[in-house]
Amino acid sequence: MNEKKKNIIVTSIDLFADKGFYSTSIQEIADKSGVSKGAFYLHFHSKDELMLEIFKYYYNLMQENIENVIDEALSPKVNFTKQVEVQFHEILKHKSFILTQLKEQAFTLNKELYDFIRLKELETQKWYKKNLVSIYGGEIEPYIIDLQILFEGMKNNYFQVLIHGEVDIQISKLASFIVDRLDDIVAGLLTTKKEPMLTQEMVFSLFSDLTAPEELVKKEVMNNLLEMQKVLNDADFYEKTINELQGVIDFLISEVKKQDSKTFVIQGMLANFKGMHQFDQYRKVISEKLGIRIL
Amino acid sequence: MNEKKKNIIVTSIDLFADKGFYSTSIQEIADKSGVSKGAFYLHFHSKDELMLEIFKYYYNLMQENIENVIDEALSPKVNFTKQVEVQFHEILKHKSFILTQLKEQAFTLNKELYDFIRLKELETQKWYKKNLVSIYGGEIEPYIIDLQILFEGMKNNYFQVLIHGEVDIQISKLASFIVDRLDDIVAGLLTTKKEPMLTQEMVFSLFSDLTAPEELVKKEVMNNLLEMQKVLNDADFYEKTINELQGVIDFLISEVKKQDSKTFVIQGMLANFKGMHQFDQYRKVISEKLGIRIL
Amino acid sequence: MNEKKKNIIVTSIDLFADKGFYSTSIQEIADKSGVSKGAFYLHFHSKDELMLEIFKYYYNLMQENIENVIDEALSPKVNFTKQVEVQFHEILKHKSFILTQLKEQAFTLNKELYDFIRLKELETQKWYKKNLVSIYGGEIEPYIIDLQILFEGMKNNYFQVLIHGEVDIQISKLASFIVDRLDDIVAGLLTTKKEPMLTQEMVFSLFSDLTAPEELVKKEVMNNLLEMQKVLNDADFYEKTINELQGVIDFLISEVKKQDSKTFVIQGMLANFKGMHQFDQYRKVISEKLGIRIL
Amino acid sequence: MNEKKKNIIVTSIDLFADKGFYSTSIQEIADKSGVSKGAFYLHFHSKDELMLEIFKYYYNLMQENIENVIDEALSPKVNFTKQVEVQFHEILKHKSFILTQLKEQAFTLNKELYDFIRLKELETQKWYKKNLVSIYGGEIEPYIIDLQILFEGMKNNYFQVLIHGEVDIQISKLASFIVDRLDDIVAGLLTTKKEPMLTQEMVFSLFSDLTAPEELVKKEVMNNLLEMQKVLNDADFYEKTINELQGVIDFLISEVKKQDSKTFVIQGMLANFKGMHQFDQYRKVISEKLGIRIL
DNA sequence: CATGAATGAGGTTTCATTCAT
DNA sequence: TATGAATGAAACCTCATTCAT
Repeated sequence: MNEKKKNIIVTSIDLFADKGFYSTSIQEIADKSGVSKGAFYLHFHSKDELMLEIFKYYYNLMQENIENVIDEALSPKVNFTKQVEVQFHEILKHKSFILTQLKEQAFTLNKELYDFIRLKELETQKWYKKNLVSIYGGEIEPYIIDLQILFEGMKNNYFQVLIHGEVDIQISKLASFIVDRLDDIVAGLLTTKKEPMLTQEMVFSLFSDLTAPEELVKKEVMNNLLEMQKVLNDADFYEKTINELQGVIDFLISEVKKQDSKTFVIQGMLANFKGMHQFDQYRKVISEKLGIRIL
Repeated sequence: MNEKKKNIIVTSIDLFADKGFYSTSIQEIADKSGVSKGAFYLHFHSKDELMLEIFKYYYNLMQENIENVIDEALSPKVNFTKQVEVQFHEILKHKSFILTQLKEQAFTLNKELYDFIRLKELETQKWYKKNLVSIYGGEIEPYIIDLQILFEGMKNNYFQVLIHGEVDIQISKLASFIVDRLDDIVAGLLTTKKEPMLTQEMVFSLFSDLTAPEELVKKEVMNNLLEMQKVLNDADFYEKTINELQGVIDFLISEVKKQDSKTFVIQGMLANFKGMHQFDQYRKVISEKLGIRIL
Repeated sequence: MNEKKKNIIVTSIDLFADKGFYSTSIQEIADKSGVSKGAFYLHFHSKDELMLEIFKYYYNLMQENIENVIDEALSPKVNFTKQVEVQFHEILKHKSFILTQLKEQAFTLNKELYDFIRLKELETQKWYKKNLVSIYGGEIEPYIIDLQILFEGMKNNYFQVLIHGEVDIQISKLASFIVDRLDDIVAGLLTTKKEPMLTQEMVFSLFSDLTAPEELVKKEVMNNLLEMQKVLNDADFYEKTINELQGVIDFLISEVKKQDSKTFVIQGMLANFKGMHQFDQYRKVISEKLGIRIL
Repeated sequence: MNEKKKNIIVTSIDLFADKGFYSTSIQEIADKSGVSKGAFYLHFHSKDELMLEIFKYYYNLMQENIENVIDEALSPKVNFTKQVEVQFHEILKHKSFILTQLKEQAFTLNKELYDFIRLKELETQKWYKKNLVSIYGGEIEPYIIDLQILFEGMKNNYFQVLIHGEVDIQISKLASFIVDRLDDIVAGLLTTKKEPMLTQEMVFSLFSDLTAPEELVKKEVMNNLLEMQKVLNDADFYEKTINELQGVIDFLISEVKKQDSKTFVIQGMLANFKGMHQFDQYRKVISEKLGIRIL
């Protein structure tokens, strides 16, 4: 992303956290970002769009960092704990971005942002499911939603403390502390066999109103493809290879554009980039978004 | 409180929850409350003050309901659970008052509101301490802050679900469910004897900047006394009694006004209302606020 | 005049002088006058009308006091000086009513007030003419307007000082001091025989636009007649006399109402009240207003 | 000054004169000035500030014109008369700026404006003193305050006539007419040797509450220095000279900023600009403000 | 690409005036 | 006659957004 745009995003995160979305003026954002008010509008069409971009930026950053920390050699629980720890660190680094706070405020903004957040919540659910099952085994499946809610609640509340207060908490310990609490809870649940509060079915219905979540996914995949396009242009391949890959990308783009694009087609076409490290990242990201395997 | 004023408060809670504080105009509030814009300002001096009043109203209501549900005959845990359940019910009843959302937004507002919330947080801490110790015994004292954070996190996150979603949760079960999770956590903590994340000392420093919390307490006590005054005026006592009690109230008011009012003086004077059930509530509330015993 | 009404007038004079017409709210006026906002409107139809009434009240008061101080036995100059002194005293007594200030502000108000002030200016001119001629003789007639402007300027500027400042001026001396300055000026003018700046003709044209000043005069005379009516009702005459005088008043009223009422008719009819001291004041006032002799 | 800003000032002077400060809305000012409401606030932070700027603008203009008319070759009285004449002309030119009206209304406005006017009154006093003494000699010193009040009163009252009325006065004659009246008064005073009404000591006490008038003076001097800075930037000097003068300005600025800046230091440093006509005006103005000689 | 002056809709708040009681 | 709650027009001011330069 454009360096200046990133700068505006990072600066406005601070400002929004400090004074709230409505109490922060574009003028202030521009001033503190070292750009003119006019320039701001070169990067964002509106204040609302800035908000959307902030979320995109933030979620991507989080996701990236969380994934980077995974070490397949280690146990699921250790990995999960490390990922939680990263989240705490990340929060502290930006300190300012009070996820939960902004999320609530954001809900009153435009629909696009609303849907984006919902989408991310869906992804987060998958992430929890994957992790929780691999840590605690399949028998906790019925409790997955409750565990997620309980865990996120505990985690977010510590976030709040970290953000507001000047308390001196050792984050490395904090992450494992709350994961241990999750252990406690899982132990309790499996022992007592109480019925869950929320089932996956109940929750999915919450997202049913999410109009065409695929549309949003597609939009993002499209962006990934366009970035691949750029990478290809800058890459130092044989002309023949370039032409070939160009064809692949074009095909992918047209496939994604289709009303009823087939994931297995995309899955296959992406395999064409195997062995070209420049595209590894994209293959991974796209695969995850579409829920397909990397061939 | 004035019926119309209450109506405005209730209506604006809905609106703020729907569209946020800044996106809701006074005009809308007035329209939906069935009063004119001018009438709004008869009840509130500003939009900010409305916000403050909303919080006061909400916290008072909560507190009242929570206290009413206590049944000394039952176990501490059952009482605690019932109180949590009441909170869930209350949340659902107003549905609209999204605790966290408003709380966070409020931080960008004026200092008076900020301080009010801080004060209530302090009171909440005491409430947790009292309950947790009586449920789990003195040995969990070191973990009290952590338990509060963990529990509130879990609880709030279920709040969110309740508020946003159309999920069909049985609240009566929910309360005991999350209290059971607290059981799990306590069990885990007491078993592993892990060191706490946050101690009471660390947290108290967070409130040290709270300028003269006593001032706020005094203000509230003063209001209680004024209400007692009214009750006295309406009460059906012998004239002699009235005059006597009038003197007591006058004395109390002047004592509270003093720079260095002595709590034991107030404690003693309040005893004068013993046996007059009309004032029981006030004696209790004031005693709690000032941290004194009811004689 | 109604006691309460007078009270409102006096109070609002203070307030207007303090904070200006627009910065003083009806609420303040009502509060400080010890009446309700509603009651205010029982006495005045609008804030503007209050202003008008203030002027009427003030000018009448001034005029009355000024006239009361006249002692025919003394020289014209001494009488003039005494009248000026009374004005200073009056100003200081109300301190608040800053004639010039309010006059200017008033010009932006409604036409009725504007015309009223113009009318009073006309009367003031006559007053100056009468006094100046009797003090300095007919030869200063050409300078009368200039002398009035010069003198009022000097006088008003000392008013300002008296009002604003905490200066310790002996008013008794001040009046004669500025009249002495008038002496100086007259002496200078008569010596140098410089041509006047403004003539009476030039100035009269200024008032030509004053739409039907007679209308205003008539209105006031009508009020005087109505007051006479009241006096008659309360008077302790023989019934026959009462009936007779009633007829006179009715006749006068209908005459005044006429488009082209003849002053000599009024002059004659007023003579019917000769010897009845209760009506002396009215005969005088009306005669002056219409510029007729008292028979 | 910015052309557009000046335009707003001039336009609003008219409007305020017409309808008064409070009855003129920003919308009207904007409309008549040919700018948008928003643009108004680019130039002025508030309506009050506009008022302040109007006064500054007007007083500066007056002062400048008054000073420009001075011809050292002529007698003090002739110069004084010419200056008075300029004031009349200026009044007529703006016609609209009704000195007294605005002055009085202003007193209900904010403190900054109030102080500004007081400061200017102080300066005006000095101006009268200087002129009167040089015209009439030292022996009138005891009467200076009285003479000022008397003269301003006469002058202002003719202002009123000029502003309101459509009277056809020859201003050139008017100025010498009222100065002649001053002659009359002085002659009278010196002959009768009456004691003065007001002494300078009595009056100075009126300004004692004026908090740190030097602060205001300093602020103005600082503005002058900043303007000199600009002039220097645009001037066509040798680089060496520029650097030197830059140093002088910097030094002056830091000296003025000091709590106890010494006037003689400023006096000396200003001499550095001798012979550079671009700065003559500034040297003069600053010297007058600080009451120092031009070396 | 970059600027910042300009716009004007829309927000909060005040207050003269009315009117049911 | 007296009250004061209620009204709503109109004021001041802010700020997201545009656009000529």
